[in-house]
Amino acid sequence: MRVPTRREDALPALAEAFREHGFEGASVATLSKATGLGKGSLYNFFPGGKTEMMDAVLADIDGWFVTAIFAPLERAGDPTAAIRAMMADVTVYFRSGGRTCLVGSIGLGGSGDAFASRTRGYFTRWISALAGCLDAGGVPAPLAVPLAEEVVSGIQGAIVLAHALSDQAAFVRILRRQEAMLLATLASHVR
Amino acid sequence: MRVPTRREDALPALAEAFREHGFEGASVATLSKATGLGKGSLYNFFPGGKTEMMDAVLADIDGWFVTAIFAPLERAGDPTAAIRAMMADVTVYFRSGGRTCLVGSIGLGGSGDAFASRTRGYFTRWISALAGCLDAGGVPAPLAVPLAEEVVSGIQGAIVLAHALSDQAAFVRILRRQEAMLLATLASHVR
DNA sequence: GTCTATAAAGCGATAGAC
DNA sequence: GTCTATCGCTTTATAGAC
Repeated sequence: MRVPTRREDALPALAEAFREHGFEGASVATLSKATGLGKGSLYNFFPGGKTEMMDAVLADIDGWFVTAIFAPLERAGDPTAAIRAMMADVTVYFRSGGRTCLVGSIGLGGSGDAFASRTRGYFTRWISALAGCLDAGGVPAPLAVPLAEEVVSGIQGAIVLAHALSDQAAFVRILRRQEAMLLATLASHVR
Repeated sequence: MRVPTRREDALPALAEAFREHGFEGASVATLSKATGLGKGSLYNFFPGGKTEMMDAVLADIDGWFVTAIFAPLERAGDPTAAIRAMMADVTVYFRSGGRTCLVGSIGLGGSGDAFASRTRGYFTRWISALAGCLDAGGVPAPLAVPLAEEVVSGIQGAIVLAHALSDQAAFVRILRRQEAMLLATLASHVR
């Protein structure tokens, strides 16, 4: 969509601008250019200014993850297939590490406190969804939870490293190792 | 030191301010307060302004890691002890995930391009130092390199997760698992 | 609902007194 | 070498024309 006419249509462009410049680094002028909307229109859509824009972007991202990643894990008809799908979808979403995780970087940076509940919800749900999927596959919870925690954390680390080294192959290598470990753990706990 | 009189004495306070507010988010006024130095003194020490301050901070951090982390790994008299020491030192340095990795977050954020060579050097040397240590312990390079890559990446992920969840215990759990995996790999390749 | 013009504040950076 | 005062510019946010 060239020039958004609805608030939600502006979110992807806003997200990319925030990814590229960070929350403090992205000025309203930058966001105006990125969306094609004038400042007045932006403030019409987001009366709360930049903070509301970022909050809406994070909510949008969270919504996407819920439907595309978390819910399938929680259904968990076939845990092995669900984990394979998660890894594949995550690789596409983060463009093999070429794309930053806005939730993770906001959680790291200084502006994180304003969005702390969002980042917290995102990671806790991801970990519990993955742990639940492992549990459904026969992995006992005391093992499944730290394993899920390690993998979700590992994905964030892969993004940091791939971005720092401009090495998307590293991202793919790390996720492959994580996937292999998850599948091996599942295989050793077949009911 | 209450009020720094030498350029290098200002670096720790600058580093903490950059960690807390990010590069764009930390204004010169912020940095002046953080260091106790007036703007004039800051610009006297760092004529290049904020960019030079951040660059000096990153160089200082890199120097600390070289002497405290990388060099011991590269000496590698006792690989097992060296890896234990690395994990212990890293846990202290990052305060169990309560302290952010400035190199990693700068590498993620928008201002990363200006400091790309520093972040790249930091991670490549860490990975090669750790891989060399594993190699010295008998782990063949084709296995040691991706393993080192995974662990260095995993530490970054643990920082992201611990910070997002305000859960330092998660940081410790993840690093313990990484350490156990490294030591197990070493043990299975005793010469 | 969209834009331009503008207000008020804060920014990085500099000049000059001491 | 340190500070305060100040410059010029950009920032967020608003007001008002259309």
